Amino acid sequence: MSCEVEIERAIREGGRRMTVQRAKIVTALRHGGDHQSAEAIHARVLEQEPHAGISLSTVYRTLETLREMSLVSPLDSGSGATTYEWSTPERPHHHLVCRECEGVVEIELPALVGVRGQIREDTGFEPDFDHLGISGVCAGCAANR
Amino acid sequence: MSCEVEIERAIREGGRRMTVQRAKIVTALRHGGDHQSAEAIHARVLEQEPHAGISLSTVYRTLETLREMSLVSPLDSGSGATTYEWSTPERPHHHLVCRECEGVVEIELPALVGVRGQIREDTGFEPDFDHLGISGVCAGCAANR
DNA sequence: GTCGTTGTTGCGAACATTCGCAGGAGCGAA
DNA sequence: TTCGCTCCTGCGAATGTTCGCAACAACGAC
Repeated sequence: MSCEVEIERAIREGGRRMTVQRAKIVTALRHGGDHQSAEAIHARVLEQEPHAGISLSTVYRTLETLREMSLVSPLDSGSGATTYEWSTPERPHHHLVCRECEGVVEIELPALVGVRGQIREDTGFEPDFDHLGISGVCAGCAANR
Repeated sequence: MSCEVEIERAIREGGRRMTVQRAKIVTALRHGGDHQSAEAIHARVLEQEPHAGISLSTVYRTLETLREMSLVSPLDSGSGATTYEWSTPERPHHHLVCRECEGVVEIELPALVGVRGQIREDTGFEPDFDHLGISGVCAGCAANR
């Protein structure tokens, strides 16, 4: 669990506090696989520790905090709940979310570097291009029309 | 209002029905400027016709219908409500949404054509790149740190 | 260890949006 | 014009998420 120690340090260095709740949420996230909803993370925490009494609000707030520190990236899956996954800066990738079947495909998009450059040059804006969620229609659904 | 007639035709040709509610919502949208929330559109309809009795659900459903036909494009402004604007296929543009100050800047991104090409080639996925909402941090907010 | 500051939590309410259902209205066919 | 099939609407409830507030707890200073 050395990674958990690193996360703890990152949290402290950001002027934030390490709490039992945050530790449990981080553990649940890291052991629960990618693309979990806040609800699922909450359930996972309670499952492992039924008397913990962590509120759903705290899960949302912790996820928001981790996002601010670029430790997790949210993905609006189009239907209902937002899902979360650990950021992998060493392997940047993006998500193609089909608006018909709601399937998700991962893709690497090196061409985005040029787009980022243009945005920076034109406006000074720094886009979040680490994990972009791109909606559209997948090949399968397009064929079914 | 010839445009309203065109919209009516587009709705009919899509196998959909033209209703008084839809007509009023379309009018409110076209005369209310860009980046209006569903709530604002609803208020505008009621304001012009207090006894109309159009429900908020209908506004949401109509906006979704118009989006399916690519007549309006939604923009998640980051804070609270989604806003809507008329699609302008002849002038494709995108939105940079600052996650700190929630300001919105419009930008044209011809470089996205290459990205779209890569996505199509790799996966057959057809991305919605007409009006992309890109979140990040604007120059002003970045300077304030 | 104790204290004080201040970030965090849990709770419940608020908010934006979607959904299910029963009644109503649009539009093509006769 | 009338009929009938569907699509559409209004309502209220449900959903996912955020917010306000008072109590609590983390952590640096002493």
